[in-house]
Amino acid sequence: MANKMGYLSCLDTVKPVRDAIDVINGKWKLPIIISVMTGNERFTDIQESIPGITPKVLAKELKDLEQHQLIKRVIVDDYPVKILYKPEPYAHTLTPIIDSLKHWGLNHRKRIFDKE
Amino acid sequence: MANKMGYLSCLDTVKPVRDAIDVINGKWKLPIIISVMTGNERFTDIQESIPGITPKVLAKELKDLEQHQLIKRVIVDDYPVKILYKPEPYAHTLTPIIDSLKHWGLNHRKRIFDKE
DNA sequence: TATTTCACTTTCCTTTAGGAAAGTACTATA
DNA sequence: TATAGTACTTTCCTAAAGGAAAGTGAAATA
Repeated sequence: MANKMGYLSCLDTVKPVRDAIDVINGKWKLPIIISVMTGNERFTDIQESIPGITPKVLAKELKDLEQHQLIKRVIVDDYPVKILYKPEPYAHTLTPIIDSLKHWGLNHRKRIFDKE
Repeated sequence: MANKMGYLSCLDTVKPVRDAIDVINGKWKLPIIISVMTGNERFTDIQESIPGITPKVLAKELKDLEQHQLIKRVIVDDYPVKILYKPEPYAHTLTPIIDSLKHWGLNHRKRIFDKE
């Protein structure tokens, strides 16, 4: 009694992929990380660099990303006080994911254009 | 008058990444593709290979994936009729994305374990 | 003094995702 | 005849995501 399983196990891949998806889920997390890694540091700059994002969503997602230690919120005590968002080193480990998605997205758009 | 933009443009990356995310969004699409690419072909096999998925969600996601031509639904006219889900060649173009997510997820789990 | 900028928050609302449980129509097997 | 398997669908529900619009408080600028 061991093998009543009629299917092929794929948990070795499914589990870590789901762990990753759980961190970067939703429409906005990767765009925000991309914007911050590009060098946008101010709230309004990030907001303007990502078409369609609202301040409410941006504020919420920035908090999530901070908790996952992908970005940090820096308070600069000049007058006036400035708030800067900077990528943590850990954010850069997402580069291969971003690159593969970018590459696939570019190709996908080409594919759809070509057939229609 | 051209440059009133105080932020850095990152649309070159953000747009294709969002195109990709729009196709593989949600918790379940990549797990299902992984299961089908692993060789699971029957509805119940796919369902059992992905812990937590319900038949309702699986049915809906399979339809979405078919529309994007990532899998195909094959009706085999034996008695009884069998229904098989097979990966389309296009599904294999997702491999770099899956690999990068898997790798990142594995590392992420290690990172969390190590610090706690 | 009035307006603008910055970094948000608040309120209200709609949509989408997802889960639990049961049902269904067909066929196969004991 | 009774049970089990296959591939779903249906109903009901909650939670989370997301959008639109306005507001806020402090400080800078005109």
